[in-house]
Amino acid sequence: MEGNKAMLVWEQKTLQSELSLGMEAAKKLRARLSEASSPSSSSSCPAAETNDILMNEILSSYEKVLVMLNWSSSPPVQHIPATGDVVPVVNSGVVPESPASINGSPRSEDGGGSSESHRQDHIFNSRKRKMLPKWTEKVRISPERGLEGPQDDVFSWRKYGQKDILGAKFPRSYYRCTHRSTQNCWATKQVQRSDSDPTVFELTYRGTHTCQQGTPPPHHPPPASPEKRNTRPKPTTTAQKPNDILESFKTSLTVRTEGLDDADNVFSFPNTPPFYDFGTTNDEFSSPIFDAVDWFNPTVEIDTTFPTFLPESIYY
DNA sequence: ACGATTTGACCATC
DNA sequence: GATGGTCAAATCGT
Repeated sequence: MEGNKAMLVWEQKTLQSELSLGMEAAKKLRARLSEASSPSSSSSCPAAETNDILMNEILSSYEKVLVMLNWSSSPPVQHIPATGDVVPVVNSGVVPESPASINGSPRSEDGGGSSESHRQDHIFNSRKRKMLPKWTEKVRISPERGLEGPQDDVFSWRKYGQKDILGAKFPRSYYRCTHRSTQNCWATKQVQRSDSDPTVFELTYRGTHTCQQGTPPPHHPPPASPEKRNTRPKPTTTAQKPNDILESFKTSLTVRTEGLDDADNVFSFPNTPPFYDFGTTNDEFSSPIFDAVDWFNPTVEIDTTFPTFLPESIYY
């Protein structure tokens, strides 16, 4: 393990220095371009504008990759690409090939195709995936404050597995981006409830979103109505267990969001409110984890500022 | 019918 | 061989 770690650190350093060089070169190029275009040009020179746009995109990409490289060694908060930027591929600095190029073409995992080739894809991808940037967040459930911790996950996640982990009281849940097949987005997420403190959930992200929802519009229009807010990235699980509490979540989320009208906070609340089954019967027979993990579905993360609606019973 | 979740099985890694 | 991560068929919910 240590060897791998050292190797990763080395790779990261190398990548960082290479990217820094590239970024410097791009900056110089931008300076030269602006020099070349400014004397004779009027403000409406389309070529110069295009150059500038391109340069900004290049620089922006470099910056993002560098930021992502830092993620893999330290636990940052989930970072949404800078507003206004178009980021078609964000993993190029970490993975030898971007997710998009791993497969060559987007392919529905559930689609046909020989299982053999599929297996090969799987093996290939799993190797590459291990090199994706990875970081962890911890989130605490607090009876007074709802959820605490970094919570700006606005993405739609789809659960693809759950596993009992050795030495852990609670199973680990595995999620991937809902848009994996449609947009070739390879972001994944693991949710592990803490052993020592059941009110704490450890969220491990791997890879960054390359899907559209990863590049939310700089300003999205205020919701027409609270209920309509649900329409953006299609929530994966919202429809699973609608109930009154869920609805009250939606409403409160909206109210909250309206108060945070800047681009950074607008997405603080996922469209998918938490669902939990305490309303159902036989809860007393549920395992200690009962639906806590489900309840803490990543599609569902709540902002720290979220008012408390969570009844005591779901905390344990 | 369609999409999401569940869960046993498979595979890679250690 | 044990473990973690993922797949995919079955199932569920809308």
